[in-house]
Amino acid sequence: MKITIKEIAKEAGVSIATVSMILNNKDKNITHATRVRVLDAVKKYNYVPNAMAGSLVTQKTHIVGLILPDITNPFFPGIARGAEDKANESGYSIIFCNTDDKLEVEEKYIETLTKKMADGIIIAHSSGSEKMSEILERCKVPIILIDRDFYSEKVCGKVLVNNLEGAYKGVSYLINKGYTKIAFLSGSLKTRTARDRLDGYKKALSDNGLEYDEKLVKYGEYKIEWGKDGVNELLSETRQFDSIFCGNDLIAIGAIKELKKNGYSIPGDVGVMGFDDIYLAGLVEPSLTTVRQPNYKMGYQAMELLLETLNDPDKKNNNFKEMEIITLDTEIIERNSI
Amino acid sequence: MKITIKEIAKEAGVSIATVSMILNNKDKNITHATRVRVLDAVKKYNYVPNAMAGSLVTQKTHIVGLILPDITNPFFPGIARGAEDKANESGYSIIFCNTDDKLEVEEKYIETLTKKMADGIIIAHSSGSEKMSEILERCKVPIILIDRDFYSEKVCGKVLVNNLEGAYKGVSYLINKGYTKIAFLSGSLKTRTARDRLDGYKKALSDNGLEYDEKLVKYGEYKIEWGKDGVNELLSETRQFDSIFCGNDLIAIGAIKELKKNGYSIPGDVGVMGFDDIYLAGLVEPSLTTVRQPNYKMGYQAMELLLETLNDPDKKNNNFKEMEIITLDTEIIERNSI
DNA sequence: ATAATTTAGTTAAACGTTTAAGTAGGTATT
DNA sequence: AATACCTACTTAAACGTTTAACTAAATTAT
Repeated sequence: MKITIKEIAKEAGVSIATVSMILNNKDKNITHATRVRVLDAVKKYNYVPNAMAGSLVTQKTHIVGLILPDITNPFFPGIARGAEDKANESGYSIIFCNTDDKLEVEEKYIETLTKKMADGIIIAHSSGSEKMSEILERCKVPIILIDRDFYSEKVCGKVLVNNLEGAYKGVSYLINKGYTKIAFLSGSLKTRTARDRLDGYKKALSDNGLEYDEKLVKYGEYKIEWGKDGVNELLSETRQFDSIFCGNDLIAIGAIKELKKNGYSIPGDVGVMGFDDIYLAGLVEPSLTTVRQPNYKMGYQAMELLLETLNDPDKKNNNFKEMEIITLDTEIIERNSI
Repeated sequence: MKITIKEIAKEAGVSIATVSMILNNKDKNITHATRVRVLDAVKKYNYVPNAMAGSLVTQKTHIVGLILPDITNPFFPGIARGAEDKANESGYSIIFCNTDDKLEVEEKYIETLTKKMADGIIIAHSSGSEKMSEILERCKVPIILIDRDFYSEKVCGKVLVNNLEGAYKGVSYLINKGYTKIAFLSGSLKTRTARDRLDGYKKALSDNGLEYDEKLVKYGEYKIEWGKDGVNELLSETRQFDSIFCGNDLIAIGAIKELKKNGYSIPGDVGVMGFDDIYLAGLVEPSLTTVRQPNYKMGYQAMELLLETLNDPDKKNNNFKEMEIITLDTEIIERNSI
């Protein structure tokens, strides 16, 4: 037989209200004897309260959604882990979702999470389309944006990385090391991160008196394959370069592979710099000098921000006037590709 | 105002039962006109049913727990993704949990999942201790074991990898390539996987007329550091070896790094073989020949098995007499470290 | 001694669904 | 013409909690 609060109440000879109060630490006015009787009954029957039933009345599930493009992409496990750790510390659980950066999947997940009454959502969304705006607007629970920025009144917080400054630092580092012909294998300009990093790249060049040469900048996907293809594009053109700043580590790894294949030594002939500092970065040959994003911290802080919002009574009524934006700084990790 | 099924019923001029039936496709006996009225009301108010409330009566949340040691370990994201994909296809959501292989954390998560009324649980558990047995026994929902075996009556299914055969295949491959002095950097014998792989290693040797030399076998952790340390142990002893079979890819990567550091060329001087085929394996230098575990498939099939159990009326009453065990085969991935 | 307050509970409504059982009118069957 | 069976719904109970409002007894204050 399934045992509920009723059985416990009967066993202990009290009302279910008393049991509920004791189990929720609202038991100032309960005698020690009663408490012991109830707790004994709980143990005897190995009773575990049904949180869903409680949620129905409290309107809180202590479940939050975490929507990411793909946990299989080495960039995301750190974020997931950070978010999960914080959630767990605070008694929350995470429902996690992979979207493959597809808008319709994001939409579906947000609806599912709404149905299942998630208390809030953290999302690394795909795009800044009009549709995205609508979807966010329609969502009834607090939303935190992570990693990818997007303007929306509805959003109640953001945890971002200072991509412009990261790229600026990275390229400045290259310049300090004496490189002057710095190519850039960027991700797609459709992404905000790529645009910001491009701006950082340009700014670093101009602040250091170097000229921006659009022939040295190529756009592709944040993947190893693009690193290879990008290098080939660069090599097939006449333009000289002594180093490559890459949109992320995967591109950098692909670039290194292809450069080596073509007989170039790294960093001897060409310096290569990555972005992200994924787990791989320290293990490839040569190990990758890169701009680290504080992955774990990003996840952790996003969850922290969400939980603050959930527990702040002022914000209860979707009254998110003062959206909080946390911008985390990057850090240069010096290894052997420069 | 929060809108519920009542508002929809009122708007459409029907009872809430009718709305519920229409929304759950139990609407054989509903006229087209009524259906349209209801659906219009749903759209007008942008109504999303509260799944928790439904769960209370159906006793199904369509939520399952996925308990893994650490999503940050490159071995696990594939499993998580496979499980999530299958769950998503079938209208289920995953709550995911990282245990760092700590028994007390596993216990806590299982309780949380029970409270939140997960319909079932998939777990890659830490150990085969007595305590684990108790914990599983106490858990009221179907449990699937993944990756790590453990005997328990309570468990209703397992998805495992044939580690013995995997190691056998791997070592046989080495032998076929002409290696005869094959060292083994194993994981800890506390883990079942390590014991199985050791058995496979021994069997491959004896089946091929090679002698088992315990001096060539070293035990450590499934980590890069152990790969380095293990190589140093091997080198510091007089015993000769022409190749190393490694307990997993991380060990292999560490081993390769350390061998190169000591001036050995791979695979020229020493062949190195891994186990797992994590994402990294194809990217290190030289790329790693390894025994692939079908990660994604493991997660996918574990979820498949769980959902079958959940939807099989015979198994409803915890009547899991015929536990299903799926053993997946490994596959040699030929790269350049052999 | 009486009133006011505190203590230690209980009662009952509420949360938002699903679903078994009921019903009224219409159609088909004998 | 009476009976059975559909059709298209409605009614009301149930799921397992939480919590506001109530109460009876004990204690304290006046």
